[in-house]
Amino acid sequence: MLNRNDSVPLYVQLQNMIRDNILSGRYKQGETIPSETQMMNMYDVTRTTIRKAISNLVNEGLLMQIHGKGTLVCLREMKQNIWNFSGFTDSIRKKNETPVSHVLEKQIVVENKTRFLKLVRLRGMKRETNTLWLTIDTSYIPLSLFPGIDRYDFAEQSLYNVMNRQYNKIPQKATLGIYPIIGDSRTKQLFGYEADIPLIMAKGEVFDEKGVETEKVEVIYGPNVEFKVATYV
Amino acid sequence: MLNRNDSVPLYVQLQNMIRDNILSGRYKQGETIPSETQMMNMYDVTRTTIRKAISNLVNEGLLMQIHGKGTLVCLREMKQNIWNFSGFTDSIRKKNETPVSHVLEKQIVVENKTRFLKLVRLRGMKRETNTLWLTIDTSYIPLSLFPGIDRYDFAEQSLYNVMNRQYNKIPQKATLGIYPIIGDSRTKQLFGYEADIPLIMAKGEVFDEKGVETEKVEVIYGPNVEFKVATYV
DNA sequence: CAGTGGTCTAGACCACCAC
DNA sequence: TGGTGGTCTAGACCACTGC
Repeated sequence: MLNRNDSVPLYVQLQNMIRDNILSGRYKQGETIPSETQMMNMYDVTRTTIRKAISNLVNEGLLMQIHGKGTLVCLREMKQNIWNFSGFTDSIRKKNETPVSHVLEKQIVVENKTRFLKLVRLRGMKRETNTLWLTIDTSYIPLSLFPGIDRYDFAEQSLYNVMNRQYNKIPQKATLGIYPIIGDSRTKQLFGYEADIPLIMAKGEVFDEKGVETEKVEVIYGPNVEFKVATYV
Repeated sequence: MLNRNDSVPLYVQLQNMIRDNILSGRYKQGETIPSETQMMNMYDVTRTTIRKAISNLVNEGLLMQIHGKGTLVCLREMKQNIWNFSGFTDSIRKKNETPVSHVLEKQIVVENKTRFLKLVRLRGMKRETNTLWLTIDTSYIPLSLFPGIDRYDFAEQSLYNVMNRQYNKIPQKATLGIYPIIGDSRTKQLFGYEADIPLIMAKGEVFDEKGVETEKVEVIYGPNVEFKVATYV
């Protein structure tokens, strides 16, 4: 239920509850969720608050509103966005594959008087006989937002799981620059290729639902990755 | 001024006025725009309406709000998503630059028993002394959906303008694969560079608002283009 | 401290959809 | 016709920023 004494705004609490209902399947793909009026009664808040929550979920792409009909669940199937941001681990799991992470580097660095956890991971998925490496991720996580996050072992659990469960921050939006690069010798060695083929690198910032920057990232996508985007004009 | 009898909602009218003020430079990059309270008096609407307009512009990436300080203009340089799809011509015009298109190839081709107009264009913007070339676009447009579209001269008018005005079809969504490539000799010659630097290519399909595929495209982005994406998880 | 944006209430009227 | 979302009003209180 909603907690009015919580510092988390009602519409965010509501938003998370509705999102849970969608992702867990209680609100089913293609069907309508309770109407705004019904939710007003269910949660005892005004329509403005309901609409703010729904509006954010529409922006997230989970819901869709049709005038006169209702609010529909529209779980776009796996538009396999830029995975690092929708959670690498989950996206691999959904393909029924086993995700693997190697932590290459993990240390505290200082930049502009701010302390960050620098985390470099080689990530991929396990195959019968070998591992298919997919990305090299470099993350900078501000310790002020995630105190003590350097204690966790990210070979064992996913970064976003920890952020979500331990710190209650959910990555929501990312702005990225996309650049073509020629891999250097370390990159070639990690991915296991030799020719001078071009790769994709994405570099940018990740924000939570309040617009707070939670992470700076740089991802190099290996030669086995297909990079897909869906845009709405 | 705002027109209450217009069928266009007040917040949309407001939104357009503010956007104009930003793009025309009356509201300057990095500076604050009038506060919400001031705008309430300026336009004689409630704060809710102001906030709805601002909120949309924040989502567009033109504004940014900071609690306690104000609402700032943040014209991200060249955020210009995947321009080909939001309309190359318009996006260049909004920067107060002059768009230029060279038609390199225009012919009717048949594939899978379907007739397409194949259109290859070199696109860029005009500078004082020279032209800065930005992309090489290859489009395949089904003639069944756009009968007679091969008659138009796309050096003079934009493809999306013609689709919109003459055929009443508005491109809405695109699904793209993004690939790194090494430009071939023709590419190098067109963009005017020589080294073996990697470039970005985007390849995919464009759909109208009903989900009908209106175009297949392949865009090669030149070395002067920064490729930015914003994703919501 | 005054001014800003952030959240929320309790209404109102309208346009659209299905029956 | 009743229910849905779309727009808008006129307030309220709070948290953050800068002086």
